[in-house]
Amino acid sequence: MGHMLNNTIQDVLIRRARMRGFNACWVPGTDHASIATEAKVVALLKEQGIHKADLSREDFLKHAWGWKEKYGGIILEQLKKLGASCDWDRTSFTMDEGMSEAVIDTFIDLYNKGYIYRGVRMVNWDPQGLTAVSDEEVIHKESTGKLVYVKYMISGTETQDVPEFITVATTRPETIMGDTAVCVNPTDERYVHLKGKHVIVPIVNRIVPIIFDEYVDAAFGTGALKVTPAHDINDFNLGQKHKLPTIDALTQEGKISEAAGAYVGLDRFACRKQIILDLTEQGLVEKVEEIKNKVGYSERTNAVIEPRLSMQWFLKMEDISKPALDAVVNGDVKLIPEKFINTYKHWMENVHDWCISRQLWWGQRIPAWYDGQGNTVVAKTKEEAFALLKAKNTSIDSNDVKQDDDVLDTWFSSWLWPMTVFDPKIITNGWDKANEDLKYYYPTNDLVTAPEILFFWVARMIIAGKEYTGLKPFNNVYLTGIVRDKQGRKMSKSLGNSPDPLDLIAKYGADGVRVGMLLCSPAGNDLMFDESYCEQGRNFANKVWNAFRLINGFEVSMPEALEGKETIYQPESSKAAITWFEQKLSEQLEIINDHYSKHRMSDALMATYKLVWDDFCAWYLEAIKPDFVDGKALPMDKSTFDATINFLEALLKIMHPWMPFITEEIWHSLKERDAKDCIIVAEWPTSLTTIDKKQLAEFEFSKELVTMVRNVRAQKQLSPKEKLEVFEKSNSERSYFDTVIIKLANLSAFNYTTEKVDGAFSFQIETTEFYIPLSSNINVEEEKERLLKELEYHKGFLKSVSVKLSNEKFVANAKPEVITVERKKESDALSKIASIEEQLKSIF
RNA sequence: GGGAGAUUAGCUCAGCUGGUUCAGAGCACCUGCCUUACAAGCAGGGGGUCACAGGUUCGAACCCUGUAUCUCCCA
Repeated sequence: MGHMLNNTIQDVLIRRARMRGFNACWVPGTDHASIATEAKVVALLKEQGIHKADLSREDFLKHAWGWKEKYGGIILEQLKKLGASCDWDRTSFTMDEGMSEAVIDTFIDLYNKGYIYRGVRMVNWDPQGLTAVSDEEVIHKESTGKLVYVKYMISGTETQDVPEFITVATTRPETIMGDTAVCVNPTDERYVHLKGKHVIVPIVNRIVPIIFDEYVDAAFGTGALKVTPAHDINDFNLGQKHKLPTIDALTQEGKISEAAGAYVGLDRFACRKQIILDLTEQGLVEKVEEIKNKVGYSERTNAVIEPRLSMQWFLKMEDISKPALDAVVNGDVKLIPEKFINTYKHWMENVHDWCISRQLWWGQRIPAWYDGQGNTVVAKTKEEAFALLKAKNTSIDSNDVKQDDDVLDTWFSSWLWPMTVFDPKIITNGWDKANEDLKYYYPTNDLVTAPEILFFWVARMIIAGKEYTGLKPFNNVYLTGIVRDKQGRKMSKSLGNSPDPLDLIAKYGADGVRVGMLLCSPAGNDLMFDESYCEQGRNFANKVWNAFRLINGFEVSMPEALEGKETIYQPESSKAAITWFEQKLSEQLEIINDHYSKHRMSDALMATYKLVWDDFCAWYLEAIKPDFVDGKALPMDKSTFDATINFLEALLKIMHPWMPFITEEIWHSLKERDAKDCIIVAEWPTSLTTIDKKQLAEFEFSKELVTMVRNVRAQKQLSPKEKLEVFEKSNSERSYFDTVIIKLANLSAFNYTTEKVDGAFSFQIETTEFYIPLSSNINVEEEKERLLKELEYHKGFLKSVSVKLSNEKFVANAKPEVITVERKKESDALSKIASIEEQLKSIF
């Protein structure tokens, strides 16, 4: 579902940009998702009884490509169903020939610049995927673990009657065999006497030193820490500092290794249980506590991550990432919403070197070559590598040249995306020789993506862009929310709580799904997705279709012989409604444009929704709809019909980014058009240069009056068909919208009077009084009660305003506009009270 | 452990620089209507102590402090 949201937003942006006359280009594509894909392919082969280990690299890759051909296009097909208006001819894949070559070129270039190095480092090891994963691919989850207090005997005290022990607390007793020291804080008085002493590691009886380091927190556990440099990053750092040996007690599958010297071959978790039992038996367990700790899991395989020492390739991040940090901090690249700037900044300022090698086959193979004698070179081809190695090792035979087995992290290819989709040669050619496409489209305008890959992808694209073009890759990064279900869980295929987008489209239509997704997606906030939003989207599409049916069915009074001349006059009410809606459309269009400019998508959609449903359908169309006489609709005058068609066309355009299918359909059903006259390339409407706010306000007033009359009907149980008469108490006559009021409220007449109308039902809007003479008698008691209630309300209001105005400090400090408004409120309230009191008097 | 953000109607969210009776929208809900575009609809209606406690101010949903709860990111 994340894809659906993401791509709907992109499509809305691209369609609107296209309509505004921009050369809008949206490049679709996919990455090769090395870990996930390889895991899928391995599993698939296993079902067929084939083991990866039995296959050659080439054969395995054939299977992987087969899998990619079969499943890789699914998402793109879903996008087409959703109506994504991509530039499909440009569809790209991170393992396309050109893109792959660019990845290799990038590696070589960065290596030559000294950014890439190879080294033994502590990496996050996925014992199931059998590969290192980056820090960002580790998900930390809280879990309950056991903190085991294990007693280590002080060496040399074993012959004493009462041997001396030091107790260490550990959550990972299975790594005891890898211990090469015990560490305490030098200021911890409990242990100062142990300076220079050694302890005996249980199980393996190894004698290791007690070391002192500030790193240890004296308050945690016993204040003593077992140091296992091979299995914990902090221990590793301690080991480096104190020059401790490293014993790797685990295999890459997460089993106990030969080097451990005990429990060899046992699974790490089974070993943890067994070792606690054995130590307890030996009397070496002081106690066991339950504690909450965070455990890292592989994002791809969900296996518990094992910190593991291994030889990996790294990219030095400190220098290369600096321009990318600046670009966001100084606003050159805008993050939307802005709250992500802090997160980004924090990450970029504390960036770690990026482990870019993966122990997989599916991906771009690292262009590093070895001679088996300890020499390493980086080169594009074996021949080049051979030549380079020859320089270091004259006795080398070409058969000795072996390429590194690992591939590069997928993000090491997708970070080039904004450049290489246009020009795969950019890495070697440089910006000055970039092709036309890249020069034209780069930097791109908008990137829409999920906040979870802000660092994986967004930050790195900025880094690569700055490095190879000197420019940012995009102006705006719109970060969508995460799609969650009603219980707040992230929607994912693995959890099985995600509806199939194609099913949703079948049920609600692509337009319905698009509208549904965006109705509930505030920028940057997660969205609690529920199918009912799609239902609302479908209902809206239905409403639009019905409005079209109505308009399409209008019979225009235009005998062919009289073309160009009216055969019937345009009703005043239609004329007034057209004047109003022209203003309303402009007003709302400006609001919608403003929402777009601020990337407030759901607000832009809701404004569109209300403009169409409320203003156009509920008010405008009702106002111009011809009357029925003898069961037949009267024909409509041509001026009104033409104006209505123009309005509908403008509205269709405004709706088009959200609902491309229905708007295109209606666009073509409305009239015969040229083959190229499609709404997808129609021009985005423009608004009037000046908007008559006064007139808009006047119409709002008229709407309120109509509503009041409808209320009276409901209260008095009068049929909507019974015509009523309304009087307005006023000195001036003729509001522009009287004819519309007469039509919509179904009045026999709308009159003005300077005198109160006796015995009529009365009400007020703002400070104006209205009367409706009713044939049936007014219930005096009911009326009195209603008026008294109103009176009470206005008196209360008056009081609060008067208090405010009599407060000297308020009058002295408040802005003059505010005081003026308060004064007006006061006088309005007074006049209302007076008129209600007068009415009350007349009832008695 | 460090950092970021949030808490407003049953649900999902707006609410800009403190100032209109400012507490708002959509959905859901309630009432009445199958009124020849639309019951996937029309007309009308109810509903919130703006998380809590203080403070600043003539004035606080909005600014400050603390508390609680939740979410996310990093270690």
